[in-house]
Amino acid sequence: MTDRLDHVFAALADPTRRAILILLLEDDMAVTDVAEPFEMSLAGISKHLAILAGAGLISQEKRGRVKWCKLEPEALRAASVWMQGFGQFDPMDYDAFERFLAVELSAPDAPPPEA
Amino acid sequence: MTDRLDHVFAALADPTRRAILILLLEDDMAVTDVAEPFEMSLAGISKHLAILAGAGLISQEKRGRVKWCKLEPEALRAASVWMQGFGQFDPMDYDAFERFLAVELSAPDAPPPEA
DNA sequence: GGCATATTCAACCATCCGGTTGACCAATCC
DNA sequence: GGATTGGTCAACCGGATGGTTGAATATGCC
Repeated sequence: MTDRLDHVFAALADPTRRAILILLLEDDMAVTDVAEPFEMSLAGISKHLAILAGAGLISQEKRGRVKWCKLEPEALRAASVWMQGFGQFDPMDYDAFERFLAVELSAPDAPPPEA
Repeated sequence: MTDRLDHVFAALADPTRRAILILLLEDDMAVTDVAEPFEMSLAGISKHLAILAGAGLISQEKRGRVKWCKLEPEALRAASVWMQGFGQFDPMDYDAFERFLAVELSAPDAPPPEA
């Protein structure tokens, strides 16, 4: 259990991986398509995806020669619950999330999907 | 901004540091007292505390020769908001948090305060 | 002043991490 | 069958991490 938290938080600690999760918010994607907006080798992205999958944050299914990546938001549940125990802030601040997403999407390490 | 998230998530990725945060939920503590329940050198704990402080998750104030550590739950806000964007689960599941805390407190890497 | 307590610093070590490149395997197309 | 495309594996590199020990720096007590 704490192991799972270790992996989830460690996976989230990297901006590239968070950017990948944001990409996958929009739709399921093939590995190559996930890699496209990043200035990084395919192998590098492949590693990041393996880490995300190891944390349960995404699932990967191979159909034909294409491996599809799918967001698994439920994996964030335990971590989110853990964190919320420490704060008395509003349980769901959509406004703050929108603002944050806007920044994240325009940040250099989180290029927009069609960059 | 993404930097801050990097640091918060990275800080949370270590079970010792999460255990420290749980200790500090109860009360402010001196460095030596934080270290007491862990089977780790004082210097090791001191390093962990520096990382937590660097992420803004705790603050440290020196009064006399003791340095008091205080939980700063607000630092989790941005991270929590980030995470909640990915899940549609209940915004605040106190029940799940209680259950989780019970496990965390009895886990070998998170010895209870009076162990 | 002199000793004990609280905490950090500095050096060191083993391991992990993020990234690269080049070879490799698997599926598809013609 | 042969070339192309999708993706991973293996080896390597530099730098960060998590931990240790031993010395150093305060501060407080008598």
